[in-house]
Amino acid sequence: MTASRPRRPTSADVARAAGVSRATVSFVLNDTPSQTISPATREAVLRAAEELGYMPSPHAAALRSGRSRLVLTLVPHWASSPTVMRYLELTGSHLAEHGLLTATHIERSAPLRDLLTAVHPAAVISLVPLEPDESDLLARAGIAEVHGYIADFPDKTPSVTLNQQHMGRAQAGHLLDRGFDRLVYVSGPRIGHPVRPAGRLEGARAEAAERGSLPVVAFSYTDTASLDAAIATWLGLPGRVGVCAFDDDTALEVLARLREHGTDIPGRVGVVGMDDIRAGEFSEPALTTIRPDLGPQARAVAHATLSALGISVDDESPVGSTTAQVAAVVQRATT
Amino acid sequence: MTASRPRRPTSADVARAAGVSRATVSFVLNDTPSQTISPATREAVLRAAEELGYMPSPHAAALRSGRSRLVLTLVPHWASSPTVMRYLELTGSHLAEHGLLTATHIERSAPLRDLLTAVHPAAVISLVPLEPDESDLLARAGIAEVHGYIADFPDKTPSVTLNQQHMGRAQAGHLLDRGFDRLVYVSGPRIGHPVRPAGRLEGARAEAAERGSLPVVAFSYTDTASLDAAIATWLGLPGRVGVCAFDDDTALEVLARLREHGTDIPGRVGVVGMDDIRAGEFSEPALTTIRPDLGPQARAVAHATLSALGISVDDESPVGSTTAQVAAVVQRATT
DNA sequence: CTGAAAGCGCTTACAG
DNA sequence: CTGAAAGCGCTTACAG
Repeated sequence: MTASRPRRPTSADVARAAGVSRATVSFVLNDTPSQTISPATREAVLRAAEELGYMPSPHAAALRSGRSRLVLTLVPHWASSPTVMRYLELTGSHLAEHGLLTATHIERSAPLRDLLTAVHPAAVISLVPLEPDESDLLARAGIAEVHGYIADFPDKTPSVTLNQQHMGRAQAGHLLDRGFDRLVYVSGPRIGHPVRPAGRLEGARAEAAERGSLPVVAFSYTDTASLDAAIATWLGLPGRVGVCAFDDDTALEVLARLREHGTDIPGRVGVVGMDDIRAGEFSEPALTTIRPDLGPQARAVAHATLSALGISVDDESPVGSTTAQVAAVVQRATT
Repeated sequence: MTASRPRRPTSADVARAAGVSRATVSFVLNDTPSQTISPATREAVLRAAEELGYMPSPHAAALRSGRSRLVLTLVPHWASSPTVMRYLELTGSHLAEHGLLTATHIERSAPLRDLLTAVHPAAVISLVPLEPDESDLLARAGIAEVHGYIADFPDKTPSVTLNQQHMGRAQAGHLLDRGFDRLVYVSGPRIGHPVRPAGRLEGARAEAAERGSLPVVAFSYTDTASLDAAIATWLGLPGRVGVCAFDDDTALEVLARLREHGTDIPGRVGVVGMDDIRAGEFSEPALTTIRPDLGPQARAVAHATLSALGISVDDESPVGSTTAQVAAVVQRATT
């Protein structure tokens, strides 16, 4: 250990090595549009930067330019599904195409206020609504707040919300297609999880109404006893009962109870879940479900972020009311 | 919109309002240990900061002090389980107690190199090993690299790795307790997922050996046909077969095939999963599983991070070889 | 097309 | 106990 730890190279080092000024280094490395640089100079700067292993300091750049290229996504700790993960990944890819980098913060490990003393993003994407004081904080810090909600929340400000109705429509539509004429929508206890099935239920109802089918009845249970009570009600209904479950976990619980009751599935009752978790493939019977596609949502929220930051996008895809494919039916043995 | 957008207050504004210098503001707000501040001055600064809604600029602070208070965790996109999420949350809480804030980056949305142009953390925690060039990048940028692996990887550098052996031991131990005397370890195809069951298998073997039980046989399957072949082999074994599954999804798939074969569970074959996912509660029969506790791992990785950053911790809990409780048996109907 | 200079908002020796 | 001043590493008008 005789060699002293080498100081990290700065743009001044690159400038010296390339025989140019620091300004020129900055122009080359940032492709500053208002500047034209001779190919020879550009080449020299690039080579020097490469050889020195130069990495610009994000702190200095952000401090001087007054803008950051970081986008921070706030993720509630309960939102840990592969679907959400994929959503974050897709959003990150879209933003990366426009030079924005993404990081996420799992909420509750530290208050937003503290977080902002360590990192200062250009924008914050929230998957669920922020508290008013959190929004204030962002506004005061000059950080754009983008609403990229993954569920239904009452919200007056413009937001990109995953199309819950579309998902409910997909469930109801499939059951109707398969000849189930009495539709019920069932949701269970959502532990530490504020997502409400309102949008999906609405979508299922709209689908049933448009097809002239019987109205969809909503059930929510809190424990096995109340689920059993709900099931008894369904089994009292005439015709073939189609169960839209809020998610696959709920569907699997319903299925377990229906098995217990000895119900004929899918003869008497059909069940369709939501999410396409792996376990659905191995249930008895194997669960039919909907695989949501968060691609359009990711695109929309990336758009919203870019526009909030004043970055123009040539892509013509509209933000908000996307009518794109957002869900695919995965049919197995329960329908 | 007549009022011009107010400039974000700086420490100079606070100093002016409090009638002190900027240095004093910094001393008060950072509780600089080498400085003693009169209560009156302290009070005045705090009040002024509060009234102005002052938030210090992380960029300026980091640039000047040369250190950041941000820790970035790199998460592979396939690691989306509630368990991992909880691990991130716990690690974040521990670090927050020492003034460090955490963010995570879902890998693959952008290369690490690009990410580091937008954010400059003090340390990076990796849940899986980094590429050599990524490690180089961190070293050159002066960013500490902490290995907080969630699985077994060959790794020569010091790292905190989730105790996989302990988990395998818990599975084998439970099956042995329940009277299953022929143990097998089964793992399925891990889609885009480099985690290998080596450590868990080893743990199961060690447990069986210590108890003087028959050696544990390892199976890995790639599709239904090869799983069925494996099952046929097990069913040819004498005695009661105990199946340790790599995770609950695998266990549920095994269970589905065993049902198909009409196997008596848990009479002839017992199955224990790993993870305690919700769906395990609703399988036929309901799945016995192991709930891993990542608390000790989170504590250890937080320790490792603090020590890499030269932050002393009074807490006496040792890093590395934790013998703490890291898994709990959740017994249901398959054992 | 290129360079000298100012300044972003902090922290930290240093002098009082 | 407090303040004046330097400087972290960039970017960006501005002058040439």
